[in-house]
Amino acid sequence: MEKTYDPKAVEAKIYQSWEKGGYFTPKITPGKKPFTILLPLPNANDPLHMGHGLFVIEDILARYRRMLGDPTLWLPGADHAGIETQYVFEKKLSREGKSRFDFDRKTLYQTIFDFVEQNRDINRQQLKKLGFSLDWTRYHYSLEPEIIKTVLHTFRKLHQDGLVYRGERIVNFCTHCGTAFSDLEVDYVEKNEFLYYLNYGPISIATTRPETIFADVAVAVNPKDKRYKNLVGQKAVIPLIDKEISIITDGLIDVNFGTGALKVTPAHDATDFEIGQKNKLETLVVIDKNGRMTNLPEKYLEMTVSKAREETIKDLGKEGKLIKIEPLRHTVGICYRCKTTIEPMIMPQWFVKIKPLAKPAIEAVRKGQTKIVPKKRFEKMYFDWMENIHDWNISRQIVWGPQIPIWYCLDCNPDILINFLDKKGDKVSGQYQKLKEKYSFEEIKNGLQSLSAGKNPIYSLDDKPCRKCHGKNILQETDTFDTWFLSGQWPLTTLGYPNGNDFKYFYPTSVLDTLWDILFFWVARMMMFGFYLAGKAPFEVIHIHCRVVDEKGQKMSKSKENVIDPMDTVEKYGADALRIALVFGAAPGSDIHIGESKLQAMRNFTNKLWNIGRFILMNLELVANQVPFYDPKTTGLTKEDREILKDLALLIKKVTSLIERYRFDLAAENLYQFAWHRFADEYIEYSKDRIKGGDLVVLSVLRHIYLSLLKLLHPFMPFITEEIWQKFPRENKEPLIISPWPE
RNA sequence: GGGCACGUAGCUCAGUUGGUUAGAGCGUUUCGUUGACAUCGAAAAGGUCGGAGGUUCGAAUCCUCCCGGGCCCACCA
Repeated sequence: MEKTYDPKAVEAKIYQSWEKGGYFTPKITPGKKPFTILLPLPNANDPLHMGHGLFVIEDILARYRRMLGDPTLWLPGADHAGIETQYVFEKKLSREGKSRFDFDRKTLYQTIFDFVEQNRDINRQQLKKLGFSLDWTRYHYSLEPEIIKTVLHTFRKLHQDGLVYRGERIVNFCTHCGTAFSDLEVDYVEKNEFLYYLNYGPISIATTRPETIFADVAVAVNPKDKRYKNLVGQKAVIPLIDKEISIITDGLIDVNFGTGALKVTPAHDATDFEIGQKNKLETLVVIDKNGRMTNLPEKYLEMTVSKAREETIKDLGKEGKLIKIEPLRHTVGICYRCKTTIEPMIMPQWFVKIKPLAKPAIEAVRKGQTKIVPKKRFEKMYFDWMENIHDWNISRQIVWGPQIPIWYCLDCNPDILINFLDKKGDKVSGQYQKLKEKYSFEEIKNGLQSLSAGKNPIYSLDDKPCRKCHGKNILQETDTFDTWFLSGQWPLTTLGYPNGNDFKYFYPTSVLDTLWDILFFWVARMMMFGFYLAGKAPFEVIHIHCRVVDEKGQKMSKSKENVIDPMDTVEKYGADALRIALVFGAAPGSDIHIGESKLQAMRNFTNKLWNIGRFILMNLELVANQVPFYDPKTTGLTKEDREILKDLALLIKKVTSLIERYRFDLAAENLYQFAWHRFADEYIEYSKDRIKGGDLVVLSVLRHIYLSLLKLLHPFMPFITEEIWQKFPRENKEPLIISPWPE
């Protein structure tokens, strides 16, 4: 053995030998309960970051259960990641001086597809470098035809059950990304803005958005507000356009904010929308999908929102309608992806009625059929969210993803808005009834970019000729599914729901391990789909792991320049050192700090382990391997021998129970302590004299303890333990990965 | 605005149902060690367990209040 451990000489070779041996692929054994984990699918297009390193927790579980003899499946995959990927791709386009509007949707989709294909193998190779014992024969990609087929089937089933509807509601719209988002995809930041007090005739209002006054349809006050009692039912006047609107009451109004009177703009604010719905107010739209002003006095037409605000204020001032301006610190919704301020907008979209789906998913956790670990903090988060869940907007106005399987007959829906590139490649927009005078259906279809149907369109769930008019001018909805609509069905689609053998054997899976940040996005949705489609929760345990931060406790981010690339770390210290660094000291639910000093310490531990092996092996060879294998009945044991054997038995018990309880941090710490300080510092030092005296019993104990230790450490540090294991003369000739867990 | 955890050695954190001198890693200091390992060993320094009060034979651990930063949720215009 070399004097120091060299991971580079070992890791690739060992991984290949595992793959070749087929150890990652479980044998379906009827009657024997399998152990199954689904890898939280990384984005197909992205290389791994340090957070993905925490998949090591899943690998520890998988390797442990495999050694216990369970048919163990850890299933890998990759996600097309709709918005994320399209965003990255558009940035690339813009560097090339192009934009998504230069392509028809078919071409754009195919180009993104090819782009992702080029990168899809990268993170697969990286997962292998980290030593993850994933069953690559069952690798899945979210855009595989079989997966999409199941997803579309789910949509139809939801539709049939009355759980999908087209709703015109206020949605979170990003004018930069050009798409609506679900509530979860909106981030909030505090901003210093201004509160403008405006004269609305008999009443004054306060607003942060004077540019939307043209879309006001009422002024609302709290019914309990005595100041305005006499004014309710009377008319207020919108300045600049002198339009009369009613003064109404609503309990949502805060008496203490501003003047206690709110201008109601249902089309551009969520609260106002709600008030509008209750009071059956009309909705006036003054901001379009590009973030430009529309439907208002000509002067402001086509202005950006911020420009319009500036101008409106100037004009209000001139007319003497601006009473005062106060600075205001408040929270503003921004696009989680590009940070553009979210515009609440009225838009018809496809929604899933979620309450009926949430109900069994709540019950399952409440009854303990699915356990969340650590329970205390995250169960509450789960309940809070699930019990207050809002209908799920699944429409995304992007191309990267499967289109929603809805088809519109253009002749029956002549008001459909269409964007397309004509034969010459010029962009054309308009309602179909106008477009059809100039362009053939074929030309529109070939150059189609997007369409948007109205609130109550006539539609069909297939592309057959129109049932009503028998016309063949049919176009599919261009909205695509929210990515989580697909990944939410991952436990079903990857296992071959409803009839696949894998599904029958491996569903429900055992553990789902993830960071809390996608608990709602992903885990909650999988729970709901699991019940809806399979009638059973998709997992028995949801394990929430901690977040990786840098040495100082800061979140790793490019802008802070504190990102540590897991692959650089593997290169420098070896995969085993990184793996154990990611669990050592990582308390449940808290952050895990990763930095050079910790990685070095863990690298030192791998080397220590190596040298313990080297010492024992050298001494075994000195006596020409004449050492008998340890046996509980071995005679001639000293007091020290019996003590260390007792401590080993204790360690085995402890580590086993800690793994079962998801306390990998404590398991690692115990192993570290035992190996380095109890075994190496004390027992090995003690053994030296006996070895010199030709004592074979002590060598037999040394080897026994060490081989047991290798087994216990294998889930954490698979490469080095496997490598040393195979160098040792031993009774069990199998590779370590499938050796039985010590008892 | 509502909620959830947290505050233990210079730094990062353990401390399971309250029970003998409160632990680990890294860092610091001293000493040692040329045949497993300098990516080593031995030892030491360093904590009135955020603060105050309470329950108890006994509190880092349970209760109340205060201080400090963290996170999640929410329609404050």
